[in-house]
Amino acid sequence: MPQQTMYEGPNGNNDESQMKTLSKTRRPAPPREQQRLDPTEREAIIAREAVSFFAEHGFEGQTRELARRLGITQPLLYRYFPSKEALIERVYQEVFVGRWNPSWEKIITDRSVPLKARLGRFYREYAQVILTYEWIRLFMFAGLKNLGLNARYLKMLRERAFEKVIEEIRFEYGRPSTGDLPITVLEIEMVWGLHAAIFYLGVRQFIYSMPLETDVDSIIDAKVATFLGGVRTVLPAKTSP
Amino acid sequence: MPQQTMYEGPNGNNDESQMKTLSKTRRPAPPREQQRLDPTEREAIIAREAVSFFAEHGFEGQTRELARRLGITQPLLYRYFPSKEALIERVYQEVFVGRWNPSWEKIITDRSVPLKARLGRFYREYAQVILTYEWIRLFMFAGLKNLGLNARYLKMLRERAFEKVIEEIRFEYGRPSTGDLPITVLEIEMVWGLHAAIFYLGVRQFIYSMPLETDVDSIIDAKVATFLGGVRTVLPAKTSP
DNA sequence: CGGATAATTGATCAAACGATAAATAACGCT
DNA sequence: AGCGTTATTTATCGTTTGATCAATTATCCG
Repeated sequence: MPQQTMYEGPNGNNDESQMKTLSKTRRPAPPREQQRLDPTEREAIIAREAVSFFAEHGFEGQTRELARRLGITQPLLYRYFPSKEALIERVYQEVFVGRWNPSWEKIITDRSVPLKARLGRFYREYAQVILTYEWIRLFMFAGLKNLGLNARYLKMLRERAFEKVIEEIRFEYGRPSTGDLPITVLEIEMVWGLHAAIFYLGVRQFIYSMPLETDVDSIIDAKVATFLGGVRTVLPAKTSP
Repeated sequence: MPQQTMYEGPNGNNDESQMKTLSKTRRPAPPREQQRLDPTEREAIIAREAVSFFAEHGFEGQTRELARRLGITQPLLYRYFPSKEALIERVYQEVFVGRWNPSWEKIITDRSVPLKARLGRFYREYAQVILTYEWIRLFMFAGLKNLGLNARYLKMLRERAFEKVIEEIRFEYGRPSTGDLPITVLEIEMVWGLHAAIFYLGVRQFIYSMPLETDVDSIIDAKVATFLGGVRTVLPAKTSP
């Protein structure tokens, strides 16, 4: 006797008219989804869907609706994550830690490439990661909830990227290293300004739902150029004659 | 037979052992707050506190806690607002409509004042309004919830401020009016960039909880100067010889 | 095939939450 | 002082929501 469920799955899989091709043909990639999954795979699927789900509904989104989207029952979530909060923590890891690319730091400091090209490439690649529906909204939800997450992330961003950018600009213009002359408030504020411009593109798209009229890369190139020009004019005077 | 309730009141008032000192001493000017208020006054108090409350907790904040902060009971809220959603709507009005200053439009277009001074003054005053805990967070909460509110507000901002700014810049540099030559994507994008820089100051403070190291006005002045310089270099060429 | 393991489900709990209705009491008016 | 109006409270309803536990069944292994 078939089980009765109240809802129609997203693919209408309850329909039994489709052929049963479950017959353990040891195919390497069966296109039909299994009913029982390997725990590590199930966990990954839940985590991936949770990213999408919480990005859409915020962290107040209900576990039952997440389960429905996954095609599983709600208690199953608690087999893989001890609490909703633990699942959210996993989402943070997935997005804010997992999507950071360590090679970005090399791009910035690779002096065999002209500075403007380096910055352009870094900010374009960085923008490609954070200018997504999931990244932008989750970052904002996390900020409004306010655990230290955002400040912590931005502290890392400052150390791994912003300070390196400033060091490279100093070098390019023959100024003292940031090791000798500390980074000024003005310098870091200009980097914030560039960051703000990029980040705000994501806010407009994914939080205000206002489609952009231009492609992101050209905006970034323009901003980087303006930034380089601007930072040069306000740099503190040389200390060495 | 007395009814049994399952919970203990916040003050443990079920305990009858405390003295009854409630004996109606008719003092003329009691410093303690009134128990009954005029409906219009009560409504204003609720609305004001709701602004603060929802800015802090988001729109999922509970009506019971709001009532507790107001020193009233939760059902009383429903005497003044038919639903929680109506109360939230009132919060929108209070903040995003009520705090807009119509004279800003005059500041921008007053050609008896130098352009740079006009823009500096407008953006400083505007920043003073939106760079508050309540404004920034409510705007972000509203965006993430996404009714059309943010897009609608920004459409107004564009019409009443951004387009006027561009018109004044066109005039300053002897370019054709925006009535004759439509605003270019590049121009509006540069205004967005300035707006982003200011808005992001609020995000850093009130969403990421990162205190600013500089005063806002000096940042704004610098941004306005950079903006004016930048927009001049990228303006489309004159169409009249 | 047949039993063991464990992934998954069904049932349900307790607290939280928006909302409603009736009871209470503060204030104004005569 | 007495009375009517109504601001405010008390009690409670119906759902929702995170979480728990025992029952179920798909899958693996010999």
